[in-house]
Amino acid sequence: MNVSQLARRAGTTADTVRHYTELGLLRPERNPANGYREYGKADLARLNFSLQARSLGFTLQDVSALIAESDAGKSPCQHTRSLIEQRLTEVEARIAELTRLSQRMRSAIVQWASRPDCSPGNGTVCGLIQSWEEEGSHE
Amino acid sequence: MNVSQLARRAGTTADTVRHYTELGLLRPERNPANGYREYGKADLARLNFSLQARSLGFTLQDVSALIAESDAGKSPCQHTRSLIEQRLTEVEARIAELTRLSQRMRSAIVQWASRPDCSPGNGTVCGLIQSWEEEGSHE
DNA sequence: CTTTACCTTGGGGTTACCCTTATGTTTGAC
DNA sequence: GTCAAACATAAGGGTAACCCCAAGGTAAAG
Repeated sequence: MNVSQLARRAGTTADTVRHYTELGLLRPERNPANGYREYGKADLARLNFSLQARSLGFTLQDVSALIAESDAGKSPCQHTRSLIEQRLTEVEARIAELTRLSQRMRSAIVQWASRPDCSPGNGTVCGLIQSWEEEGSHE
Repeated sequence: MNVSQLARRAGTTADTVRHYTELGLLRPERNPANGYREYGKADLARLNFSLQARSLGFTLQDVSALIAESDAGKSPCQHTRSLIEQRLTEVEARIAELTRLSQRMRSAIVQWASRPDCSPGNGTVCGLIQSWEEEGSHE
């Protein structure tokens, strides 16, 4: 299998296959005739695993570590269980951060609705942005 | 003012000042004696503006466009109003995506709690991840 | 004059890919 | 058989918004 064939079988792109190969998640041989990468069925299994793990929030570094453990003959499941807890905590933190941001943005939009556009060239860039202040920020 | 002095006055890091300078948001002169960047008070104003805009969800590209408009003598406020709507839509989409991800992750954690660790070396990498299936995914 | 502390610069790294350029290969018409 | 169209490949650069590092410059104290 070459890059595109493997990608199609796994439902992903050739670029993703090449990227995962760079990271060492896939280990093709090289066709001596043309230098093309040649993948085997173990690569297809690892690719499917990697895509599934990605869709569950694991990073490619996580995937790499899990594959290494599996290659070393150890069961990666305990590591899998602890990693997903970590990643979930991070995702929740990110959601909270973005939620606060979206609230600030909506608050700014409301504040700005009753303000006129600024006139340019008086030492400021945009009067709207520069006049914005967080609700409840002043004491 | 050199890099660190400007950064301190604006409450940010020297690296951020250098980064914004690379992008053209700040325009220091160079001290001929030592090659150091020398910033003026217009740079401080632009830096404060940029940081405020960032905290409201604008990208640095947005900031750059708004500064350019202001420099050209136009009021950037109309553009500001439309840009923040766009960015808010994107932030909300990202929140929705991460929320779906976190639900998948929690669902996997629950599913896995009642499964044993897999044994290694039977053609799979991690039995937990590979056995996971979306709730309601089969028809 | 030297130690110490702080400052500067440019360049590389981060995440998970996507895109481009220049080349290579296969397929079909003729 | 050959010529072109259509498709594939490789390597390297780009993305966002910084952070980190090594190597070296500089200012103040002793």
